[in-house]
Amino acid sequence: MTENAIDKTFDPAAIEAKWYRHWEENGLFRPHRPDAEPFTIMLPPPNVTGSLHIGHALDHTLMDIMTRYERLRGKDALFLPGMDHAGIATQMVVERRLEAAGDKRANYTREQFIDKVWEWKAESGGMILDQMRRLGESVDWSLEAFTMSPEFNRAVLKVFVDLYNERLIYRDKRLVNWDPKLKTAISDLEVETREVQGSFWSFRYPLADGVMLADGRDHIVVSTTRPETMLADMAVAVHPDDERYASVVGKEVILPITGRRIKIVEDEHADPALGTGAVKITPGHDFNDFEVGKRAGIAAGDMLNMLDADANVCQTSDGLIPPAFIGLDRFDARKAVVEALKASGHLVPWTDKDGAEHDAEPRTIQTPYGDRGGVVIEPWLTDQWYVDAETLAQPAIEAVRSGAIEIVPKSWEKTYFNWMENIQPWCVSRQLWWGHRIPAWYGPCVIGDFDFRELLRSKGLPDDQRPIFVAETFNQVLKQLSAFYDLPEEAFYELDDHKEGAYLAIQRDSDVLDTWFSSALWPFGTLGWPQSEPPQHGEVAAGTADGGVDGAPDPSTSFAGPPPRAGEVSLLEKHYPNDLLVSGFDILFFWNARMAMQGIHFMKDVPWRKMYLHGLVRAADGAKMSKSKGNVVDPLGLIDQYGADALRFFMAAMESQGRDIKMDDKRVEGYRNFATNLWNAARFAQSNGIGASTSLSAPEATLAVNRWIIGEVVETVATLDKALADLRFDAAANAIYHFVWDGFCDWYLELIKPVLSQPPQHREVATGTADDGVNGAIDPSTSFAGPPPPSGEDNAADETRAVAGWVLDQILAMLHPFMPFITEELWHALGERQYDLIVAKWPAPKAEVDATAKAEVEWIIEAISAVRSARVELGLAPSKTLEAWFIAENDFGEERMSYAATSLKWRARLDPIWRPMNGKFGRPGHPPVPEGAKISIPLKGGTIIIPLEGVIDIAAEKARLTKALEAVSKEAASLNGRLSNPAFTEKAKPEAVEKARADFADKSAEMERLTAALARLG
RNA sequence: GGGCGUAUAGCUCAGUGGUAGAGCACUAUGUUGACAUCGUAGGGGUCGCAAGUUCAAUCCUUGCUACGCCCACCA
Repeated sequence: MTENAIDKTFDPAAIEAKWYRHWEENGLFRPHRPDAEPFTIMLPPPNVTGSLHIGHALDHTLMDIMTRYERLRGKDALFLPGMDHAGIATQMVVERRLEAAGDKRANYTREQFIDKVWEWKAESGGMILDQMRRLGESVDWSLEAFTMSPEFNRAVLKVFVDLYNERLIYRDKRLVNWDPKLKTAISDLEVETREVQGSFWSFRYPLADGVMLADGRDHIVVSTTRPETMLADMAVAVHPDDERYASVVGKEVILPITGRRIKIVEDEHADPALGTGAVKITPGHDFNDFEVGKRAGIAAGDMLNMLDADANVCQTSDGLIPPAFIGLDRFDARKAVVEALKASGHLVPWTDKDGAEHDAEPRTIQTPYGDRGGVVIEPWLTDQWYVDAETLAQPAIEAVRSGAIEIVPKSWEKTYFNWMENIQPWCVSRQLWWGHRIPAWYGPCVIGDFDFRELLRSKGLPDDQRPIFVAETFNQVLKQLSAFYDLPEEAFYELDDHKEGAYLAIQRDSDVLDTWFSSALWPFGTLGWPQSEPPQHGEVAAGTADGGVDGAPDPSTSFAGPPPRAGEVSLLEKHYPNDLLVSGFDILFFWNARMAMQGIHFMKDVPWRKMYLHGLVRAADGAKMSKSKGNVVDPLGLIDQYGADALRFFMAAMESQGRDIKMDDKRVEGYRNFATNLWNAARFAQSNGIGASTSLSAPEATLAVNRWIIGEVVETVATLDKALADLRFDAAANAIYHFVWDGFCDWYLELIKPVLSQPPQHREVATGTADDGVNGAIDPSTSFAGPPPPSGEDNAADETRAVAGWVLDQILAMLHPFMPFITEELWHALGERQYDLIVAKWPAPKAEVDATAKAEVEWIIEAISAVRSARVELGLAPSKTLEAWFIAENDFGEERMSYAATSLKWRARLDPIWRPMNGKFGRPGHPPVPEGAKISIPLKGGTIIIPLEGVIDIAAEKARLTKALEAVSKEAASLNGRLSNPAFTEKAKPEAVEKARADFADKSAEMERLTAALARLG
């Protein structure tokens, strides 16, 4: 045996760091298994700014459980880690650091600032990766990826260029969600709607040219929650069927303040039932109005814009805004406009129900806010890059419909379809510095001594428009330029990088891409794509590229990376598609859906076979955790307190599908206790000569208790396999938990103690000493160990040690995915091993459940429980050993009787069981059950009788039996009722009827036993 | 307005068309051979409400109520 004695107390901190280092240093997170079936999970890249929070602890644990499980099952399991550059979030962090130092971004050039971000990343970024080690995540660190790495950047550029050439990315002028604080466009998904208390104002817009409404009024009343936008109003819309305004359609009103004449147009958008039925239209500052404006024939380029990037009022192109308003903040402008209209008599007051007049009606307004900047979003007219998400979404929808991607839980499918089917163009350009710079260049912008307009005219292009050139590198752009303008490449230079002798400045787009645009490539960008792109692909970009106005793209858009070595399958080929994606549902649209779109488009296959969505981890009171609420639970604190294994087990046990998890420290503590219990069980095993098993398959066993526990292992493995296949982490955790605690610790170890207490080879002596009861001689064959083994040699204890050691090994393996640290520690403590548990083998018992042994042991468990229960209810001292008789109804067999005898003696303090000499199984020399008061404990197949000459309260025993009888009678009556109902016996499934009959027979027998017991009391 | 989810023991949650389960909490009890971070026994639920389907409903259907989330929209 090992000299590595297990410490008396289990201290998680003492073993965790040690084993993590051991695994990592020995490359055990991804052992070389070139021929093994792959299993792949990508870690959703956490923000480089981030630290490990409780939500990470959840989904990282789930992923690591699956990875460790599949590794144990022999697969080439890859769990790939990495980080996301998190454009906006990271830039904000770095800017905040500058500000804290009295500095600001504007003091630096773009390049300098980006260098600062990289510096910051090197210094404090990646903290989360070390925290992941604390949780025990078995990721392949050698493949750690970063969405801003040069390799990843190449993937991003290629995707952009290819999509552009396929016309799936385009530049467009339209309204975007503009964040005036961050001064960048954001996508629809990054806008969150908040309810805000606001006001609803009404204004008179005078009709021009003396036109009147049907009712004789000379003005139209419009209402708005955003009065300031009236400075850029371009129309008033009324419903085509609205007769109130039919006479003025096509006429004009004169806007107060600016005096702009604007048209009254017909549009379905105007709802006659709302307000006055007339709507002011500001196409440059409202999404609905934009559409109305376009329908009214106003081109995007002609729409008036009255706000600058900071959302301060600026002059419109027609110059009609009075100087007093220019430069006002949008909210100040709102007040100023209301004041001005009120002063000029154009404000229509609102009358409340008490008849009092107010400037405006108070209203709750759904207001869009930027999820990062936290300020009100401004719809703003700009040029941005858009992805044709609708086209990309179609195959991604189909993939889920066809089952190529399975969404778990299934209930999320509808949400996925609903979003995908209504998907809008995705704005991917961001006016930031930190991110993947868009690989687009605009035609010559500096004339110098050369009139580039001549060139444009010669190409038949409008000379006020700069053509766009898109390619992965500037060198490729140079080729495009040269061909397009029919000039040597030397004629051009990039604006930021003046070149001697060149005279045409080409400017690169200054925007970067949405972070999610790059993280959408995670399932393949991390595996070496595009360098190791599968050969059948790569034709698409060049094949469909047709240049157009933007110039011919370079056909060789893919980089020539090193091909995989001969005979070796590339990482990409082996690990794409990934097997499983695990993420919170909160990023289903942001990330998962876009991975599906990009993965299918570029790899011609789904990014993963299964998408598992889990819920949120909430605070104990059910509230969402947030820094502002101060109710954030730090997973590292929980690890410090209870150990990583306990936290992991908690996460698994709480993860049932489709529900959020509420934090519960007591439960984490409970799993720490569970680990302690296992620790102590192993310690017990060790001190009893139980150690490492030598075989993967179950040892040969003859004793019922051993055959039973082997069967329990078989069942537990099956339950675990099923649960993990279904991604039911709670079911898996509960199965192993109950097997270890109830099955193994509470029953098996207790039941084998009598066997282990007998020194091997000295059975006769042992039997003699065990027989210390008042009754003297006990038949040797009644000992627990059962019949003599075939060889006649006593090996009951040896067999039991072998089985116990084997079961313990199976437990360690089954529990390892959930509790990697303690299991690895015990694995080594229990014996010399050829390999570490992390790369050991998942249980393969090669055994079956022995129904006979199972029934036997379960009967004993039931008997022990019944005796204990009776003893407690009757207030008998637990330590007092009682003598008892067992009246059997059937032939139990010698073996089984002796089995039960020892077990009851050890576990229920019942010593020993005598059988009545008048019964079928009686034996000469055994005295009859004494007269007088007795406790009767009915069991299936017989009754245990404990004589207690005046020791117990007969009334109490009577009450106990009566209560039991009542309970059984009730059940029997219910069964009988069902059985006597012809409808049941005729229509119910035969199995159900069969079972009801059997149950009824059981209950009836039990009733008889109880009745007899009561009679015995007199 | 559309969609989704949840309602089961004091708490947090599993679960099944055929007599309702776990963990914690609670009560009683125990220093016996790994473990008091433990053992043993126990109390506690008309499974949100109503109707329907069925021989049988906590489970299936419909409606209702309450709570939560997502999407869209409210000039």
